[in-house]
Amino acid sequence: MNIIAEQRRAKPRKGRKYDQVLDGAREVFLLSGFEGASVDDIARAAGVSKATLYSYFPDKRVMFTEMAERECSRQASAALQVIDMTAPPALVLRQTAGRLIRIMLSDFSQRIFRVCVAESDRFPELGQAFYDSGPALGRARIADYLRQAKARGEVAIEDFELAADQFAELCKADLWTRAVFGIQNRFSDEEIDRVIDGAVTTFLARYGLRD
Amino acid sequence: MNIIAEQRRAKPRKGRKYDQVLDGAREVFLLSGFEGASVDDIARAAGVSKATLYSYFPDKRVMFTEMAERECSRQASAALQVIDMTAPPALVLRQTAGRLIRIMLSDFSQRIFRVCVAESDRFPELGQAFYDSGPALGRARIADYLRQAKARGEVAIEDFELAADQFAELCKADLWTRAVFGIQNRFSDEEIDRVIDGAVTTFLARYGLRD
DNA sequence: TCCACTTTAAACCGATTGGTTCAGTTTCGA
DNA sequence: TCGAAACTGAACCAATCGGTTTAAAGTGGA
Repeated sequence: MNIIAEQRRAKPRKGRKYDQVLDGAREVFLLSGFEGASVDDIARAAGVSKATLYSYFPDKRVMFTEMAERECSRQASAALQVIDMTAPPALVLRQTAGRLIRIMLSDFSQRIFRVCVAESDRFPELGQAFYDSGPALGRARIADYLRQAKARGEVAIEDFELAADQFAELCKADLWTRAVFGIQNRFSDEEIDRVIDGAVTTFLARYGLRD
Repeated sequence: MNIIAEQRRAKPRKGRKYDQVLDGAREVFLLSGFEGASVDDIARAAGVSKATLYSYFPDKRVMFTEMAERECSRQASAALQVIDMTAPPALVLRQTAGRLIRIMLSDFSQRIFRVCVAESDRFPELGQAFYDSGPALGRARIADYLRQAKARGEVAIEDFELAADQFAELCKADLWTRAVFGIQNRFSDEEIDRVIDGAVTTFLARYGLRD
């Protein structure tokens, strides 16, 4: 009974091809942007007729926003990897830097970033959604850890939000810029390790305890 | 004679309204992106007939690239503000951070960044052009200063390029992200000073000499 | 098996697009 | 002042766009 009710509530969202359509929309929108994507292309990519597509969505705009919001919340839950709140900073920071960089440089993140940035004045809510589900969420998580680390006397920080932002920025150092402009999209472990080492060392030079 | 010859060489680029057209193109392209901009809009914004416009440019694409390249080199020469190579790091870094942040947050930089990012796979050369005239140029200049500062024994740095990138990233800390997503576009002096202080302090904690 | 519902392909719509053409006006150097 | 070159405005083109319609073909639960 619960199960049945749940299923009924889970996809009363009209027909069965709803997700299928959104998948096609994601493919085309992330590849070509909002204006660049044609509805016919989306229908083709989704393996669905245009009529079906328009039975789910009133127009192209809400199709786009719905897809973007889904991808943002996906991104959020993908970044939901837990930080070991009890481990020492040197270890946690290194681990977090690696994850952060891998996410930042991923094809998916790059594409959704581009679309959000490009379309953020045509769709004002979009920039906010991406910011909340990406940078803001990451910062909150890192700041949380830093607070606990300070409580244990492992770091000396006053402005936790700033510190968290600084760490995230340090992780980008050139890698992200090169990727986002399409200058480079494959990075060796050495290149990445160089940035991770630099980020962790610099961060701890400022906030770590003198030994 | 020299003058005449120079003028003839300076704008043999067909008619007199060349720059006028590029100005209009910039206005519309930076506002609406490549696909979003219509050639009629550009002609209207430039105060020029569509026929004239197409006498200068074979099509919309080269119009876009030509405009983008001009704006990139403009950006480069705008950032050409000199660093006082002899001043102490604490002062130079603070000054540079202020300039960097002001440039990064300017409406113009934001717009051209958005366009370059959005269009960087439709126009592969574009990402490179922006990167060269912006981030790469800034890094080179900062790295140059850091090298001289090290020669004077004022800093302890091994990887100058990484250090320069780190400094630039530290200056972004949240401000830039919020701006680029349209979440905030006006920043108080206090908000900016907080980031500048943080960037300089963190950078010098790592690379400054222990006193 | 039947029936209500969903999906389909394709034709179709008006609007807009990038781009062309052309007859007429403006501009400007010599 | 004259004439070539630059510029104009508007009409025009084929193509594509977002979106609608329709008649027929699946689909699945009772």
